Amino acid sequence: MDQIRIVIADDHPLYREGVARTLSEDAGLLVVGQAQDAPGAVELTERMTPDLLLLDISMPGGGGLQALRQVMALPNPPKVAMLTASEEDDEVMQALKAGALGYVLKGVGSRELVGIVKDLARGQSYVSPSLAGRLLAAMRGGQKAKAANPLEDLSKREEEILRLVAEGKSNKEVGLALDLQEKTVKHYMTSILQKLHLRNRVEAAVFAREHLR
Amino acid sequence: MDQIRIVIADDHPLYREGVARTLSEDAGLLVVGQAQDAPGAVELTERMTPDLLLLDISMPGGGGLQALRQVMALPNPPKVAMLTASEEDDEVMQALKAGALGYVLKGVGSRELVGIVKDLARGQSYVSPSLAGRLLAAMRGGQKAKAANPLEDLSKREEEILRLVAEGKSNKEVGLALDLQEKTVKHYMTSILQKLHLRNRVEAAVFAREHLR
DNA sequence: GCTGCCTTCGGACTTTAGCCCGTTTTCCGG
DNA sequence: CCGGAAAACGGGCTAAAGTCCGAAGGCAGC
Repeated sequence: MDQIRIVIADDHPLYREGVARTLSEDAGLLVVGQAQDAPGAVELTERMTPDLLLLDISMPGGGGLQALRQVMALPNPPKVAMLTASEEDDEVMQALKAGALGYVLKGVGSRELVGIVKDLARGQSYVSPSLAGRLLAAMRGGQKAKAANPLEDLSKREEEILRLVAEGKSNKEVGLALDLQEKTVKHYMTSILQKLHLRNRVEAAVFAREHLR
Repeated sequence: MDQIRIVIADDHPLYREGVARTLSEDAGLLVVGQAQDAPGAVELTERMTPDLLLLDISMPGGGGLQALRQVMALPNPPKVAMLTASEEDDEVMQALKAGALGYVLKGVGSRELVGIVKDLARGQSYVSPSLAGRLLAAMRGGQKAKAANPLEDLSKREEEILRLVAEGKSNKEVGLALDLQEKTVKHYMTSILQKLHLRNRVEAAVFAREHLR
C-alpha cells in the first residue's frame, strides 16, 4: 500500500515543524509539502496533489476558510482537515459545510494525531470531541443545519445600525450618525433583536463583535 | 561553558514538540523539561531550576500569567519568556511587568528562536518586533507605564458583576444570579462605569470582552 | 397589479438604566 | 483607634431602551 501523502499549512513554523516530524515518524505517512499562508497552501496542494491537507484556520493571506474553498474547487481535491486553536462554533460549521472532513483542535497529542490522520485519509471524518458535542447541540437547536449565520437575515440598514450599537452608541447617537430619528433607530433595534433572537443591545453588541466584520 | 537549561510549558503537545526539537538541535541548548499546564510549569521549574522558562500564555490551570507570577516568587527564579499566539497589548504589559524577560509570538521561525533563546539566557530581553512598536506607542500614550489595566481598579464584586453584564444580563438578572438587590447592582454599575471611564453598559460589555477573560 | 420586504416615521406605553442623595457593616492598615 | 475602602441596601428621579399599535412610499418578483 502506498504512503499517505500530506500537505501541512500553518503560519507558525514551530508548530508546523512539530506536526511534520510527528507525522514523518510514521512509516505510513509522508509529508510532501508545507505552506505558511493561504495562497501557498492552495498552490502547494495544486502542485503536489496530496491525499490529505492539514489546514490552519488563522493564517495570513485570506485565512484558512478561504483556502479551504479554493482547494475544494480544484479538479482533484484532497481530503481536508482544519487544524486550529479556534473553537468558534461558527468557523467549525463553515469549515465543515465547505467540505472539510475533519476539525482538529491544536491541543491534540502526537500519538492521537497520527491515528486521526490515518482515519481521515480513509475518508473517515473526525471532529475533536469537545467540539463534537456542541456541534450536535447546535444542530439539534437549529433544526437542520442553517445555524451558520443568522446575520444574513439582517438588512443593510440593520447591519449598519448594529455596528454602531456595538461601539457603545445610544439610539440617539446612532440616529445622529445616520441621520435618522431616534424613534426609527429603536424600531430597527427591535427588529434586529428579533431576527437574531437576542434580548437586549448588550447581547447584540457582543454578537456583532463576534460575528460581524 | 555549560549548556543553557530550558523548560518549555505549552498545552499543545505538537507545538511543544516542535520547540523542543528545534532547541535540542543546538548543542548549546538543553531542554530539561516540558509541562502542559500552569501548575505543572511551576512545579517543573521548581524541580529543575532551569536557566530559561518558555511559557505559553493560554494554558489550562490558571493561565500562563499566573504561572509567571508564581515562578517569579520562587527562591531562584529562571529567566522567563512568554511564548504565545496572543497579541493583546494588555497581556504583554502584564507579563513584562510581572518580570518576564521576553515576549515571543508563536509565529517565530526555528532559526530565530534559537538566537532569541540564547539572547534571553544572557539576560538580553526580547519582544517580538510587531509588538515592540505598539508597546512603545502605548507607553508614550499612557505617560509612564500604567497603561496595563484599569481593571485592577475594580473590586472583586465589581469585576464579577461586569462579567455578567458582558453576557447580556440585565441588572435584575445579575442581582438574581448574585443574590443582590437590583438597586445594589445599579450602584455597582455606576461605579464600574466611572472607574473604567465608560459611558454605558454596552461599552462596559465590549471592554470586558476584550480585557477580561 | 398585488404582495412582500425595506426604509422611514409617529403615538403611547412599560421597563431598564444610570445618577445623586443617603445608611450600615465589615475589615484592613497605619 | 481611626480612616478609608468594600459591600450591601433604600428613596427618588431623569433618561434611555424596548414594545405594540399604525402608516406611508419605494422597489422587486410573480
